Amino acid sequence: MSGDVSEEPKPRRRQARGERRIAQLLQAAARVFCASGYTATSTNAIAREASVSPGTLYQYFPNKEAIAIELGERLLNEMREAHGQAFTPENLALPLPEMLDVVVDPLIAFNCENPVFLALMHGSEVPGRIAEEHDALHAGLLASVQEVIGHYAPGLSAADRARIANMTFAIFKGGLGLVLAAPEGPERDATVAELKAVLLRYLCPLAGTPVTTPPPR
Amino acid sequence: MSGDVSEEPKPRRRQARGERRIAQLLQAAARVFCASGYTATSTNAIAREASVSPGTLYQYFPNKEAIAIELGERLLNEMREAHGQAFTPENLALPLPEMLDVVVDPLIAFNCENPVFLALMHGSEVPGRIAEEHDALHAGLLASVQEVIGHYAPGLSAADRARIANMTFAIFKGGLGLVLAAPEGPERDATVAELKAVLLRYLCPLAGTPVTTPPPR
DNA sequence: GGCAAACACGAGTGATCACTCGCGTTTTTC
DNA sequence: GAAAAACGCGAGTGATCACTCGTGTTTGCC
Repeated sequence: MSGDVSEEPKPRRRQARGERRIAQLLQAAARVFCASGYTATSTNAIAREASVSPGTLYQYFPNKEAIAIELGERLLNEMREAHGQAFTPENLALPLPEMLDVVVDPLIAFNCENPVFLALMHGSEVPGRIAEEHDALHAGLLASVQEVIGHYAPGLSAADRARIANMTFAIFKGGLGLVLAAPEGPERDATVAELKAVLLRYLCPLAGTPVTTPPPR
Repeated sequence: MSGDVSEEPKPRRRQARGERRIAQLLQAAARVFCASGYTATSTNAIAREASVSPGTLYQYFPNKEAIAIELGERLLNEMREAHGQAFTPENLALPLPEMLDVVVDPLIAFNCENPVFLALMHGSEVPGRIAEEHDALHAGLLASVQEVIGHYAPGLSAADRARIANMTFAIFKGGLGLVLAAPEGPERDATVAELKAVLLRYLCPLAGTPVTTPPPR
């Protein structure tokens, strides 16, 4: 009612120590979420993983959901920052194989370094707020993919373009799981290459280009 | 110790009513697992969905895990029965597009009719026993896919064949999610067709056949 | 140095969940 | 038709979990 405290109910001043604790707690939460999933993870387990008391955890987060939300938001920002430049106009003009490299590689790298991301964004067990964020991200990426597809195949109907973009994204998600499951090293690299081959062969006909890739290996 | 009760600790005689209750409980469990996931589903919620008291539920299942296991086992049997004939030698000799129809369609149909299957087999939240079953199923399907691939491209190394089979399966799983998300009807059919197109274009080069499919639509 | 605010703790609290128990009802068996 | 066995119930029980609170410690500021 009084116009002063408009929308900061918590004008809490954080000390450097507090910021460190938050980062430490989020790291611990990432590990535990990753290992057990959101629902099966207890807040006490997160606190224990962070070598901190439950009370300390609740000094920085109002509830369990808020931990996942903050973690998700930070990952989302990090991802947008690291990957935002992939869908630039100049990259959009690249020939298909190179464009695949430019778009796929950073996405793969991000998910390899942050396996929590998939765990949080994937399960139907996550609270509503995270699901919303995920939907927004998904819609954004899908729009980008549609734009690219529209650039390579201008004659497509909107429905066809949407379906192809969805399928492209689904293939990527499926392949991403495989890549993460593969042991780091040459095997993972080969899996990534295979995934790109799939996408290339699927999308090549759109551009009217015949498939010129030889059988793998 | 006494040699008589060798390995039936429960020589329980079931009446017809009991069998009906079990089926009813499993159906209810399927709906609730599907909606909320395994961990977030309470046994009381299953009983309520089945219009039955919690005590009645525990007359037929020793614990929550057993419900998921029984459900998973029944689905697995149903699936093997309905789909076991897909990988027959005569189907294996079919040209690629027809063989894709024969293998993909029943798998899609099964998952459309039993969406719980994916929900149970997918989450890392499920208890160990289901995960084992899933691994076994996965390994079996993968072996079948490898066999098919070996038939189409005999010259491949074992590692390459394994990688391609894995990728094929991953593509299918990703596409399956899309298909289930699409509203039943022409849109779903189009998505299925698109998924087959992906697989066809990916696997065609293995057979040395050039891709002859025109751009979709 | 002294005061206030932020930080840290961990036993405690209420809610929820998986699961049990005692008792009443229906079905099978002889 | 009566004993036995299977079925059905729902309040109750112990464990676990998300979250709190009272108290003590550290940090920033004058």
